Amino acid sequence: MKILLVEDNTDLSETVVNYLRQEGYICEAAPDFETADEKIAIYQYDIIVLDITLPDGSGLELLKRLKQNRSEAGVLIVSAKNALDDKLEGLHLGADDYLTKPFHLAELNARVQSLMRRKRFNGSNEIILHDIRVNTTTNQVFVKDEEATLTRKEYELLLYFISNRNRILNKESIAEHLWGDNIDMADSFDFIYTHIKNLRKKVLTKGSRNNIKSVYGMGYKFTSA
Amino acid sequence: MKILLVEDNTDLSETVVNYLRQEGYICEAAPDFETADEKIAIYQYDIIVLDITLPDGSGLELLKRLKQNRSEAGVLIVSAKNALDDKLEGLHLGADDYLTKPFHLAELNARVQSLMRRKRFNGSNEIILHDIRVNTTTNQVFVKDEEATLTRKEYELLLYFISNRNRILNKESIAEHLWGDNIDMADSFDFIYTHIKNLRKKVLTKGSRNNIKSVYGMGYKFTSA
DNA sequence: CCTAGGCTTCAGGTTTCCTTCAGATTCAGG
DNA sequence: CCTGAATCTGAAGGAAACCTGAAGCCTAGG
Repeated sequence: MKILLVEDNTDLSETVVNYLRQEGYICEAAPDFETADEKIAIYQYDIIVLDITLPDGSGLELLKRLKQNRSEAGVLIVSAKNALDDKLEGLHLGADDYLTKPFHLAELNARVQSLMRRKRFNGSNEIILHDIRVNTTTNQVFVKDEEATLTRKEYELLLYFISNRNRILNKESIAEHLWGDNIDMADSFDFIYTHIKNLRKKVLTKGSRNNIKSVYGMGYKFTSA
Repeated sequence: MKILLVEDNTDLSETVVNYLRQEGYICEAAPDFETADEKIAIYQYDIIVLDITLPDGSGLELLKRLKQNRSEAGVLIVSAKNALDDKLEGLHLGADDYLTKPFHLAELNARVQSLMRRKRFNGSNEIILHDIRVNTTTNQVFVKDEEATLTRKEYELLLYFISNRNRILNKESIAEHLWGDNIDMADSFDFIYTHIKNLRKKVLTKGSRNNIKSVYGMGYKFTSA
């Protein structure tokens, strides 16, 4: 689950990013409008937390653009307490939820979670693919009704595969999605081999209709048929 | 046992909060409708003590919303002596008990206790999970029919685990539930290690079906099977 | 003022996970 | 069939999370 936080106050930004990472999300921050724009153009986020009182131009502009480009990301806008107009306009422009400053981190988390559910998996918190069942609230994974204990990276990887099933994912995009922007694209991504291996061992059973195929020179493809 | 007091008179509010904390509850206050709403959205309370004569909109609105959202919290409404209409409407809307102002703190305590019994554990004041038995009236805990003397934090922790069994609770949410909103999220929560350790030592016996598992990087999970 | 108990901090040791790496295996193209 | 590149695998090092006992601090009750 990948989140972009757009916030100019660096102190606050750092706190929130740390908190969200602690909660198991992959989280990045953009201090201004321009940076946010660039990042969104390049990367794929599940949720964008957007402070609409940015210094370099209204955040509402960014929101409008997002919706015009039919971005699939959920948008949670944040603003000062009494900016009711912003709230109304934001929701009208297609924001998915609204939060007033100051807010508790736990509240942010609650909203992010509910947004995840609504956006990503049609409101359900359970994904069932034949003999694999994932509960996205408790982070539990069951294989043939037996619980599989995945590590954090394995769990993120599985979720990334599931939401991109039948699509070929190359190592670069996997690395980018699981490790965010603190990864050097010049690196080799050999460690992905290991994660794939471990994930396969844990969630793929003999004779299952689910599979993680390797496509030589291209990447991996999760299929469920 | 966590209580939210919704009351605009700050003097009264402070008195009651102090009293309830004295009695061993984890208690927070909300001075108005909006704050209460936010807190309820974030945190999980066992009981909400609700003054229905709030300045910013009727408390009955809040009550109605609570019941619509199938909140599990018990609701104890408070209002001026002769507002009989409020009483009737309140109970009709699903409040669990009613108290007239002014009231004695001891009376409030009695109602809260009886509400605890009725709401939280299906009317029983005893929770039995194999070899662990908790009496929520006397705050006694028995392990294999021998009384275990828990400290306040340990007791609250156990109750929090019991009412969220099979769910992963991370350190942040535990801290928030046990220490309320006067905790800094930037802190490390190392002291939780100690409380977990002590609780395990006191309530988990060898070969018991109850367990407090640690989930690396995620939190803790109480299981009873 | 003194004491006891509970809460928190701290240092060290242990466990778990992530990453690296070397050797083995598979693959595509010639 | 040969060759180099990509992928797989198990093992091992290092980092982060977790556990533990002991020591300090703080508060309530005497």
